[in-house]
Order: sequence, then structure tokens, then C-alpha cells
Amino acid sequence: MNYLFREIEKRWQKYWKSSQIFKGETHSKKPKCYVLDMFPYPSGAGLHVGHPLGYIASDIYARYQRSQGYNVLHPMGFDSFGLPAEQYAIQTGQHPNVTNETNIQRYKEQLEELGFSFDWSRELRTSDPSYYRWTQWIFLQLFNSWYDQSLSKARSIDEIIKIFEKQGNLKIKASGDKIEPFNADQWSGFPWKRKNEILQNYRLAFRSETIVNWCPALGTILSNDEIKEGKSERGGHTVYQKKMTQWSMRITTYAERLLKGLDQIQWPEALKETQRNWIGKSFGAKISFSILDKPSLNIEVFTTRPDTIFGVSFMVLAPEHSLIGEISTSEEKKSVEEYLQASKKRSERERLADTKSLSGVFIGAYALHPFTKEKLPVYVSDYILAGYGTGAVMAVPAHDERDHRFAKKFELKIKRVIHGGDDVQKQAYEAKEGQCIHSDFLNGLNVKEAILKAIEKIEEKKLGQRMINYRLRDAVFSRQRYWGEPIPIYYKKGIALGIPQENLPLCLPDIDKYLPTEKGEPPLQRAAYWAWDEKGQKIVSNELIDDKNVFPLETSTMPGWAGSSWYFLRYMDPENKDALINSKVEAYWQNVDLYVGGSEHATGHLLYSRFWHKFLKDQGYVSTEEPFKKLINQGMILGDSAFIARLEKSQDFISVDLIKDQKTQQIHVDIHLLKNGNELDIEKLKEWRPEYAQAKFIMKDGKFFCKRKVEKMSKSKYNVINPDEICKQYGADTLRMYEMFLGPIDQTKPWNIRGISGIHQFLRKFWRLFYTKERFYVESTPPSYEALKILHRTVKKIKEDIPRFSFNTSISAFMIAVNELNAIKCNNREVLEPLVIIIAPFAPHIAEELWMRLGHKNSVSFAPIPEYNERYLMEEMIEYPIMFNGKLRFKMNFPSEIDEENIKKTILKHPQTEKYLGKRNIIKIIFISKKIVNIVL
RNA sequence: GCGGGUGUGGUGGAAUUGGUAGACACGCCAGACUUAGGAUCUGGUGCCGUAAGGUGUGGGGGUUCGAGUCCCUUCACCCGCACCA
Repeated sequence: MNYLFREIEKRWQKYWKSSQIFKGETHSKKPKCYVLDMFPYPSGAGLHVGHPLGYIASDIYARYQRSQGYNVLHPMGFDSFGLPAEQYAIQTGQHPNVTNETNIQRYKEQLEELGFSFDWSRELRTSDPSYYRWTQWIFLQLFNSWYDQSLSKARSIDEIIKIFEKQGNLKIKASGDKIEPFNADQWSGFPWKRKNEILQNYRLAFRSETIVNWCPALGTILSNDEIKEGKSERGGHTVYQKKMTQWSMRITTYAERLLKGLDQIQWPEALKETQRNWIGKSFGAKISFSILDKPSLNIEVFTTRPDTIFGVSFMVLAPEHSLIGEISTSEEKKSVEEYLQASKKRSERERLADTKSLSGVFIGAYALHPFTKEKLPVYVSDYILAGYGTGAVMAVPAHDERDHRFAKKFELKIKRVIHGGDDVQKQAYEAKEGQCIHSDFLNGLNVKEAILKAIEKIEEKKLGQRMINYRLRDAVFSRQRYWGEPIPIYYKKGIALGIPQENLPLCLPDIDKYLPTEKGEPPLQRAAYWAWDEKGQKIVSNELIDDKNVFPLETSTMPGWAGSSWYFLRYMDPENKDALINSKVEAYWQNVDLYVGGSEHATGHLLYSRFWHKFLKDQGYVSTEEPFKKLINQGMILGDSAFIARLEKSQDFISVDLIKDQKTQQIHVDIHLLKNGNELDIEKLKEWRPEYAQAKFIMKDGKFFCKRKVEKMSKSKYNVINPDEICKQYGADTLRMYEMFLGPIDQTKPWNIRGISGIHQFLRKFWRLFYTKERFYVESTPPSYEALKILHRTVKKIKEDIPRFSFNTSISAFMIAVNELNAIKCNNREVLEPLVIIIAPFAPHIAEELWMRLGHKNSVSFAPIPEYNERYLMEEMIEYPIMFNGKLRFKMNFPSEIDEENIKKTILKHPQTEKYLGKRNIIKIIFISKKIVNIVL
């Protein structure tokens, strides 16, 4: 009768694998439910106990939905392009695919051991040419599209050509940089090259010279979300600013839709807020300031506070601003030049580091105030960002903190125009409250009214217009790396052209070394066959490049987020060779009903996926506006790191309890090197790190202790606990339930093995319910009312908990049920069988085993979830807490149907009442049916 | 600095609508049992107190018959953004 979990779990894992019962049906009359996990990058370290947290939760949900009668799509795959495999390839010369294959096998084994109900027939890998063929295909669609702002929709580039042929670009409202206007005749007169340059400006995948975050140590550029505090997120290398021509994605054109869509989806509020901040919408005005003695030139600024226009006392331009050269005077030219040079050298990190002291120089020019015609000195300063707004500001020191500091430093005028706050000579008053003063036509208006009035006036006088600005930047799309999708582009006379779709995939070529070339070009430059034969429609040797028929191919590759931005669609139709996805299949599965993953993807993956999805919708390939209807974040699991202390400037280590005033460095050591709690096994350490073989260890009583600290579980911190060890010891069902029992799914929590035995014992107890005298035996006779009550209460609780993802409370409900059924010695089939069904999503192996032993031939995975009957949830007797002035004094039982008056009477007669009443009078009695009685004195 | 989140026993946590704070589990204490099994069973366990009782959800204040829950204020920690005009 022992619960032999090893044997049981092996049997059912084998069965699930061979029977393929978790295959999502492509054509089904059942309602669909798409449950997805963020697919992992297959790193060499394998899974640790933090990974499965989300997988377990989604698996419970998927299994529950199957039992509820849904056709569930629950796939898994691998985000297999990425840096670690490439880094390893650089070091060892081994092709990244080899490393990948090994790692993926390990991951799959680990995932199977945990009993997940994945549909492995749909497994995909982003580095597989049959997959990235379609990533490249989407890229070409973006390349061949422009955004029509009047329709709020992406359209084919062929259509814009037709429009140009008819009317030039005079009427068109499209996303792109400002371009000289041209009419239809001019368009048809443009040479081929010019036409293509113009089109380039409208494409959603386009090349642009951008200031990028160049990381020489990684040999690549990084996106903003890959940088943490000025250093690369991976490896912590220094990042520099560099101008480069790069592929970009016009995500900014979708800013408004990305923002609006957030209201339609059920995501954690924190995550939505992060995206809102990242998109950073602000409303204001664009205002032109003319320049003294240069009537043809204007400085355009963006401001969210046009109400403070009469408080402007100077102007500031970003160092990259294009007008600086033209308008700075000869006297100031030298100091301006010096300043620009100096600010170029300052890395982003330095610029961010000292936000307190502002630098800048006067450039000699003056702008004219649009209303007062006052002379406003123009400065250049790197506190102005070239990439935001227009790269220039009208400075209002009285009402903007940074402008204030700048004004103080350069002794510029500070003019109050909003009433409120302290002395503006000492401190800026930034609040958007108060009435306008010294502001001509704005006087007396409050800030909100004044903003609108000012814009109205500005538009009326043609000085500018209202403007909505976004903080969101276009996404840089190229990487100077090997291990990514090749960008399907070739260059004809310097013009980028797409490889015809029929020729995809453009496969990654083999190269001798995975490093950049000596000249610093991307690794693909090393490929001998990396040229496009336009006529022959094939890849040929570089030697054949003649710029007539054979042209060089693009050598940068796509970023990590390319493949992950649409993989959820491919799972719906993974084998399709003719299309990204069949439209009928798409119409059925639509989008993801539940997406589970980490919140760290808030501004990367989750934003890019939404962007691509919206684009594909515009193109008619998908029917939904949002890819992930509901999303939950699993919390981080923290590990208990161990450190050894090294005395500074020495090779001597000191036991943590002996440290007094000495300065020490803390060095992470693998937690598996510890014994008896915090004691270090020095021999094991020396094996692990041979460089410490000769080190001296200062010990107390022959023991050496480590310092512990709870921090994020990660390979680099050597605090990783693998699920394999726990599976071996307690089984997958125990691990699954234990991880869920740890607390709310979305909360960060430390990993602690201490409580796991409780779960294991619970499963044993559950198992024993089915045994009498060492034999499997269940009664067919009707169960007691008490037993039915326990069952129905539990079913109700679980049905309420699962949709809320409150799995920790479900588990405690199971525990209560098993404890109570055990106490009344219930072994009725009528009670135990439904219990097996409802516990199956949580502990599927034991459930399958018991289900089989109960005599069923089919898997428990599709057995319908039992219904509960309210009849069994009624209590005949209610225990009322009797409170005096809100304090619980004693308890009394009453039949649930008894009326209020009767209860009050009985309570007042109770001897305890007299005691608590004393000489005081009752003011009133609060009676809440089936809850409490409170006597107010 | 801005935005978001979290604070409850020795520990993980529960309390879904303002209604018995600490469910369930770990740990600990006491006991029973013995085919010595990662056993099982019984009882106890927030804190102070022998007890009556008092006290208690980060701190302070408020609303209410009644507050972990609502409001104000304050502190600590975590996450995200950060010269965004």
C-alpha cells in the first residue's frame, strides 16, 4: 500500500508521451483555450526550481480546462538564438547548434520529469530554418509596408508608390521623417535610386543612422532594455554611444495603439503601468521660435507647459542639434566646438551619473519670444536629449527644476508666471496648480485652462501646433552577431532590397570563426558565399559580386526578440509550409488566453510582440488586436547564496564568525559545497576552484563558516537548486504541489525546502484513503452526509480558486478535506472518485494511478470536473461569536434557521452576558445573520 | 525624484463583500504506538500572564457597533523608470 511515487510517475510520464493525449486538436467543435508559457532560452545550466513555478501554474490551468471540456493548446518550445551559445562557440569553436541540441535535450528531460501536459508535437525552435523562414518573412512584410496615419493602419509599399504616382507626397499622412514635398510629376522624374531612398523613409523596417549603445566587449549594439545602469545586462560591460547605420523597426508609429490596447487586456496593473511609462505619452505643443538676424531659421521646441510661455528666459539645444553650426556666432564658435567635443566623449553613464551639476555654453545666438519679441539667449547643453521631442527646449526656470538649476549656474533671469509655492528665485515651482500671472492673455486662468488657451493662440498665430509626444523610441533591429536570423536583404547600388519571399529561408552560412572580422565587421562578413545573384535567385560566392547581377548580402543579424515576437502564432500551425499560419486555423485559436511568464519582459518581448501582432493584423494575417488576453507573472524564486570572506589584499580566507574590523571581500561559493548548515567543506572548495588550493583558511575550532544572503536564484550566484534532486527524493507531484503551496503565484519568495515533507505526507495520506488493511479498496455504498459535505465544500473551493490562480489555498483545501475524510474513515467511491478528478491538475501522476485502480480505462485528464451541490454546503448549526463592544467574549450555537429575536433573547439570558454587562445598559445589539452578534454598551 | 508593489506568529502563508486574525503547512513541546517506516496517531503552540485577563496584522491618527481590510499620515524593503522638456 505504499505510495511508490517513482514507479507511478515513470509509468504515467511514459503513457502521456506515447499516447500523445495532450495534442491540441486542429479542427474541433470544442471551445478553445490557449495556455502558454514564455518559452525558455536553453542555457547550459538546465532548469532550476524557479523556472517551473510558472510552468506548474499554467499546467494546472491547462489540465483543469481540459477537464472542463476545452480543446486546450499548451505547447512548448525554445528561444534558441542567443548570446550564451554564441559566446561558447567563440571560446570553443563549436557550432552553437551543437551546444543548443545538448541543452534542449536536457531541458526536455527535466520538463517531462515534472509531468507537464505539453503538446510536444508542436515544439519549435527559433533557430530552426523552417521557423526563422517566417521570421524573415515578417521582416520582409515590415520592409514592404508603410503606415497610413489617416487610416491608422499599415499598408503595402506598392500602394504608396501608386499614391506618389498620382499626387506625390503632398496629401499623404504617413509615418516617417519629414521629406521635401514632391508632386506626381516630380516623382516620375526621380531616378530609381532617389525613389528608393524616398521609399526607405516610409518603410516600417528601415535603415537609419542612429546613436546606438555600442558594447565593444560583446561586439554588438544593445537596446535600451538590455542596459542596466549604463552597463550591459549580460556581463556588465561598459556601453558607449556610437553613430551607426542600423535596421530599425518603426514601433513608435504604433505607440498610440500599444497604449490604448492595454485597457483591453487582463494583465497585472504593474506591468501595464510599466508599458505606459515606457511609451511615455505626453500632450503639449510644438512652438517655433525665430532667430534674431536669421529670418529663415527657427528653433522648434516641444513643451507640455505652453501655459508658461511668458516665463521663458532662454533656450537650450541638445549637443546633436542640427542648427548649432549654423547659428552659433564666430566669437563663441570655439567654446561651442570644445563643448560639443567634450560631451561626445562623455559616456552615457557619466552623463547620467552627475545629474546635479549641469554644463553648457552660450552659442552667441538669440531667439525671439513669439509673443513679446524679447531676446532669449540660446545655449547648448547635454541635459537636453537629442532623441526626445525636438531636441530643444524653451527654458522656464521659475517652473522647471532643471531649467532653474541651469539659470542659477549661468545667472539667467527667473520669471514667475504661475502663482503658488515658495520664492521662485530659490526653488522652481513645478506643480500644475495655480493661476497665471504676468502672462498677457493667460492672466487669471488656471494651469489647465491656460495650456489649452495658449495652444489655441499659438495655432491661431501659426507659431506652432498641438503635439502629442512619446518617449518610446524606434527599436534598433540589427545585431553585429552570428547566432541570429540573417536579415533577408541585399544591397544594389547602396539601396537595400528584399530577397524575394519564395527564396526564404535565407540560411545562416557556416563560417570559420564566430568573431567579428579584424576590421570590426559582423561575423557574417567572414562567409565566403554571402552574395545574392538577382537573376539566378540564389546565394553565390562573394567573388562574383559585380554590382550588376550579383550583390552583397546584409551581414548583420536580427536581435533576440525577433523570433520570440510571434512564436505563439506558429504553435497554432507549426507545420505549415505555405503560410505563416493558415487563416482557418488562426480563426479558431485566435490568440493566447493565458500567458504565464516573468515581469522582466515588460518592455522588451511583451511590447515587441504586441507591436508585431498589430502589424500582422493590419496585414490581415491575424484577426485579433492583442496577442495575450490574460497574463500573469510568476514571482521570482530567491536562493540562499553563500559567501566566503577574503581578507583584503591577501589570499587568506577567514571564517565569518571571526571577522571583526578587517576589511574583507565577499566571494560567492556554490551552496553545494556546504555541510551542516553554514560550514564550508574546504576540500570540496579546493576541488571546485583549484586556484584556492594553496589558500590559507582561518578557522575556529577547525570549522570554517560562510555568510549567507537571500538573493535572486541564478547560476552566476551559485545558489541554484535543481528540480531533479527534489524529484528524485519526493517525486514530481510533491514538487508541483509544494511550489504552488509556497504562496501566491505572483509573489517573490525565498526557496526553502523545509516545508516539503508536509506536502509529501499529504499525498501519502491521500493515497491511504484508498486502502483498507493494506489493500486497495473503496466502498460502493452511499457515503455519509458528512463525507459528501466535505467533498462538495472542497469542489466549490477549488472551482473558485483556479480561475483566480490561487493555488496555494486550493492545496490547503485539499489538505483539510483529506484530514477530515481520514478522521471519519471515509472510503466511499462516490466521494473519493470526484476528489481524484479535481486533484489531477495539481498532482497528475498519483491521480492517474488511482483513477486506473478505480477501474477506469481512460486517462483522468479528460474526466469532467465534478459539480457541487449547494444542498451539502448548508450548515444546520451556526456558531455565533458573541461580542461586547466589538470584543469577542464567548460563543454560542444556534440552528441556522432560528430568527433574530430568539437569538437575542437567548443571549441575554446567558449567565456570561450578565457578567460582561455589569451595571451598564445595552445601547443596541448588532446582529448579522450567520456572522456575528455584537452588543453595544 | 516619479510610478508600482509588499509589510500579519519562530517560518511559508490564510482571512474573496468591513464581521471570530493566525486557516493549512513547516518547526517546536508533550504523549501513544512499533513489521524502525524518509513512519503513523493524539494533544498543545501569536505575545505577556499561574490565572482572570490584557495585548496583537510595520508606526501614528481617523471613520465605524466592528478595521489586516476603508481614509489620512509616516517608516522600511522590493521592482520598474529616471535630466522625457
